[in-house]
Amino acid sequence: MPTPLPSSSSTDGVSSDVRVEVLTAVFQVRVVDPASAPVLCVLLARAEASDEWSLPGGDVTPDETLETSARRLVAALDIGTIAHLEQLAVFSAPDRVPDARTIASTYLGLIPTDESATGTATWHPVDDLPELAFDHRQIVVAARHRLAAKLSYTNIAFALAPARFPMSELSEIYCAALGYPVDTTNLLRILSRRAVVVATGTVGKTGRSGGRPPALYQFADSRLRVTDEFATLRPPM
Amino acid sequence: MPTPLPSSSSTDGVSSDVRVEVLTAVFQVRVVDPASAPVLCVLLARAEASDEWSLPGGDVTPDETLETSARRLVAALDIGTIAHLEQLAVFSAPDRVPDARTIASTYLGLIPTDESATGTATWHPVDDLPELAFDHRQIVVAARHRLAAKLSYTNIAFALAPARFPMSELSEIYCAALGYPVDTTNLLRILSRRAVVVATGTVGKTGRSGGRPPALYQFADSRLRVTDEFATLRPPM
DNA sequence: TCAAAAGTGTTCGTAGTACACCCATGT
DNA sequence: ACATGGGTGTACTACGAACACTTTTGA
Repeated sequence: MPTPLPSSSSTDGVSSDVRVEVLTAVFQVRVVDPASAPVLCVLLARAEASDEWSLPGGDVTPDETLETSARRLVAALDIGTIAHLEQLAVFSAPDRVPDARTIASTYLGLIPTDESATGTATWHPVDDLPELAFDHRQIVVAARHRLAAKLSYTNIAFALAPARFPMSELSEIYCAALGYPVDTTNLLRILSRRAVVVATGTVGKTGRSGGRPPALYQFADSRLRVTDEFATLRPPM
Repeated sequence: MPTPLPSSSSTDGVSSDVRVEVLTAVFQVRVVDPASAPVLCVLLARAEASDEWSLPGGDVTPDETLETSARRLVAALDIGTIAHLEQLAVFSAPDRVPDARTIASTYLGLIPTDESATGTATWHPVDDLPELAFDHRQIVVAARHRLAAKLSYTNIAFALAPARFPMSELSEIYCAALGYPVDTTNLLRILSRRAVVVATGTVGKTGRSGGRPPALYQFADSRLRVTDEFATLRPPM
């Protein structure tokens, strides 16, 4: 067996004729039916000359990071500011795209509810997706899981919520993203203890059918922070 | 602005002349100094004609997944069976490798303590690393963090521990991987409650200087399982 | 004054930490 | 028997879930 070389040999026999694409699952909590609660939606574009939907994405340019590339490609769709973007996973099955060997580096992107620009692409409720191209459905599923998981131990919801909000609204956002009801009361306690949200001191307008006007809150940070690092096995003292 | 195309356009202007490499941070808990506790080590290879160390890795072949590639490249080093391998992250800074644009898809690999084959590469304690090539140190750091995090909410330690072990030994493994002491008593309780480890019914030999012979345990699964899914915001009922 | 929505407080269960104490073995 | 390590039991604490009750508004 020849000496197993580390990676630094820059030009060995197997030159990479692979294509690297960037795909982003962009989520936003949106009011689809005004009569019912808002739902988690994902941004989809229609592939050219095809009736299938696919995730927004494209190729990397030589001078940019994959993340920069993802931002650029989503920004081109004119759907507002991405408040949070993170790597999801790489999908590399040899036959995932029939034409040519294509490796997809995927991202999870989040857009706050108060960003309302709707550009080229359209929003689809994640629980009612159309046929998706290639393995894109699988990518959306992975992104949902990642989002749900991080909601419980990070402040990631800052990227879904508007700048200021009553707790009931935040509760609806959590509910939409998690897929099950969330107790508003306890949510406030948990997020307060962790200093994830803080009161602004202002109050909002009372709703359509009366009721006490809600206190408005805001997220303490606008960058991802792990708020519950050690579920167990904490370091001593 | 031209129509923002989704990814499926297989041959547009920006063809990818990027190289895709796979790099794996392989960890094993090893006894370096027989007089003291075992430590977490990472597998490093010496780059050809260089005095720098680098992570094992290489190029993808057209017919394999990135993960398959990672397994193949590590297997070539003859250091035993990888009990767990997972995606870590993609490193894509344009200048991370000076020569040519190289995107690194990185993996975290774990090898149990009872695998003792030492092939071409050598083990280095993670707290005492030599100079590493390119951004490889950063990759090792990311891998350590991932391992430490997953130790607290998954059964990932199955891939570090031998087939059967006394709890004191498992405790040392956790300690080495986490970097701080772990109470053996409580570790057993936690892992038992979560059904991560189970008693084998057998007992081991007593140590060098007397003492009660320890009960031997084993991991219930040999695949990654999330054991503490909802730290908080559990679904109702 | 009544309904609706927001906010407060209380109880309960459970999981994890710390630590004292008991058990089994070799010398 | 005694030192050495392994194992069991027992507070104590903290966090989160569930839910009742109070407060503030509009109609």
